[in-house]
Amino acid sequence: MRITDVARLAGCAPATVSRAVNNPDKVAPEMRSRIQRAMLELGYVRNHAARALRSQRSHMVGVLIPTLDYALYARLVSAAGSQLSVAGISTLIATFDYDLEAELREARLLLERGAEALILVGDYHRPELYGLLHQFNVPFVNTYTYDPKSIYPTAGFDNSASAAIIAQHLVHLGHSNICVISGITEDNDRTTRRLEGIREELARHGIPLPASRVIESPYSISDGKKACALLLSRDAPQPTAIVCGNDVLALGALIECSARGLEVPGDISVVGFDNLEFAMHSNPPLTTIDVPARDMGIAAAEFILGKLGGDEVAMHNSVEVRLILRDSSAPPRRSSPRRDSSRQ
Amino acid sequence: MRITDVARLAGCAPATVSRAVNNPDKVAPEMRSRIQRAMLELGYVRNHAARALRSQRSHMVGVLIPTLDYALYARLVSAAGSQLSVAGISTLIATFDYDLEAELREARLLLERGAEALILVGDYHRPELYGLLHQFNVPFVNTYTYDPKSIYPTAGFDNSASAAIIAQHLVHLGHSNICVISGITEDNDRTTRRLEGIREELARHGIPLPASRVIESPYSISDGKKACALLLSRDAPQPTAIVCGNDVLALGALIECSARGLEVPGDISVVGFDNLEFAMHSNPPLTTIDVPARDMGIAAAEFILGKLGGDEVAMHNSVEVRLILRDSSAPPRRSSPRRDSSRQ
DNA sequence: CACTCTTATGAAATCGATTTCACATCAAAT
DNA sequence: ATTTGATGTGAAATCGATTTCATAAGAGTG
Repeated sequence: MRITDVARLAGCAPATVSRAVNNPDKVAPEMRSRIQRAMLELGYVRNHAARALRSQRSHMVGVLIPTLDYALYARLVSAAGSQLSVAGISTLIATFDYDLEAELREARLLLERGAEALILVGDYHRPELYGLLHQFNVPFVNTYTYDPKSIYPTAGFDNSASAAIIAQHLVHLGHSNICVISGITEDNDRTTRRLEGIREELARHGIPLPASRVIESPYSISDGKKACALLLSRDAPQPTAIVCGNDVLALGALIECSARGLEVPGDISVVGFDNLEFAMHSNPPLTTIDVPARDMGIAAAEFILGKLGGDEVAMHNSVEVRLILRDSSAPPRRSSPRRDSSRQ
Repeated sequence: MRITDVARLAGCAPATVSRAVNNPDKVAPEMRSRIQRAMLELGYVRNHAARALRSQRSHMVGVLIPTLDYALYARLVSAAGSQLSVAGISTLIATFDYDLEAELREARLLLERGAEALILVGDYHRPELYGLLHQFNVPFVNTYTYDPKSIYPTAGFDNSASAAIIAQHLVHLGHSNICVISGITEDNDRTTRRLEGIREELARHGIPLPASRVIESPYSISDGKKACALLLSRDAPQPTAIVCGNDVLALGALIECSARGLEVPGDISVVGFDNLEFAMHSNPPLTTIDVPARDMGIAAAEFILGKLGGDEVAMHNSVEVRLILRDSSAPPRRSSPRRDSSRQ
């Protein structure tokens, strides 16, 4: 079932069928409907490979994410995909499980498959990846980060500043004995910057954050529990607040606290990051930072579409993160010393 | 950077380069390494469109799921994708938001893009979709369902039987005053069959399930709460057990019960379906059915790979679902009447 | 040693839609 | 009435890798 079959049935040249499909207004209405009828009758479906080969446009965009098992990444992908799809662009998804070497390999495959653009997560990538992108002259955007000073386009938010907001919230409540459960920071700019943002904000208020107060943990409720348990069994005054790198870890911490008979926020405050669905339903509801993953996906898609369309588009797009105040954070029970110099 | 450039540099014909890439053992070792060097030096990346056009193999498989926003679908996709990727096959993902017309449209696009096979969810599809699949002679598999009697391949589990298991569990505990919070059943064989399974199992024990005892609800914690509230404020004896179509709804129900001062499982039992991560951490931990989404993804991928490889493969593959007993289910507080005939 | 068979390679055809260029027609403008 | 321009269509070249077919060289056999 080729285009020539349609042309024969419609009594015209293949070129005209092609035009009828891709530039309908370049074809006389009568001929157009004749062609449409022929296509319908034959059940014609165009061959994308041939189209891509000749026109040098694949109409496919690659999305390269660490994992689909993380709700916000899935949501970002989903939003970007819908947005691209209305422009007739399909989405090729590849995951690399936080392994930057794998990311590079997958990127190469995506480009080989003809991805016209790439949507990435974060700005930590192998230099070779940036090289490839340059060599292929393929537009791309780093999502989940926003940095107007970066030479690479970004669509997201400032992880450091956002984490600082929630740290500041705790400091303003009067906390100074603060611990952190961070996501794994290796090869991950999001977790790295969040931790930095917390550290800097605390430092700004004269509160040091030695390594002994930070635990890096994989991403699961159980791991959050474990990390929290570790923190609470340190040989040091019990923290009055725990900052978690994401809501899943925070939920784990909440559960661990409750298991130990600690009241949140009475005995200890716990805050998260992401504002996942359960955050408003946890016990107590979680103070957190809302991350609009859907908006990021849309922003990324719009940027890519603009670039592909040859439009003038802003290099950097930010989405709004908001501090969501709920009941898991409160002032420390009794005015604790402004500084905790029991260590270091 | 075309194959002819590589050929020129390596001092051979394009055909030989092609062979070196696709059938290395058909090329003399010395020539092979010469070609490899040339490819590296030029940074050659093969053009997939040309390859697909000539060889009539796209090395792409389409995955058509309702949404990525549902953890188990995302996991299924992810597992299938990894499995396919080791066979050099890329994954094209399309979502249709539970709209079967949209599913049909997306399927057409996927086929146009050259998908060599399709992984679907459930067995409710537009007849035209089955027609397309037949017309294109494209292998496919219905996941999330298992039905050895189906003429279409399946990879999953029997939703009806699985739901019956958990209903039976409640009956065996002594419940007879049972209500159901189901997912939306329209156009959805999974939710439909689960509800059927529950209804049949109850009927087997002489317990009717009139419409007044069933609420269909969208998929969110808040919706689960609302549905539960509705059920509990019915003008009828309060149910001693609520069967939920999935864990998210069950979590909502748990929260609503607790908000109303009802003790679970003392006053009322609540059971879910899916065994999502939080199920073991909820308060109380949730009795549910474990759904091995990853296994389904792998099974689907293996089936497709087998089909594409021309192997003889089993039409139907089942994955094991298990009843996970936790603390959200228990015998009703006081022996309630074996039958509740207050209505219908 | 002649002959068959295998192996390595090259030349050229091919996949199917798009696109360039040319041409014909007809309307509008001078 | 002639020219200009716009519009609709067709013929043929093209995108880049694969694959078929042919051929040459070398290995094995009687």
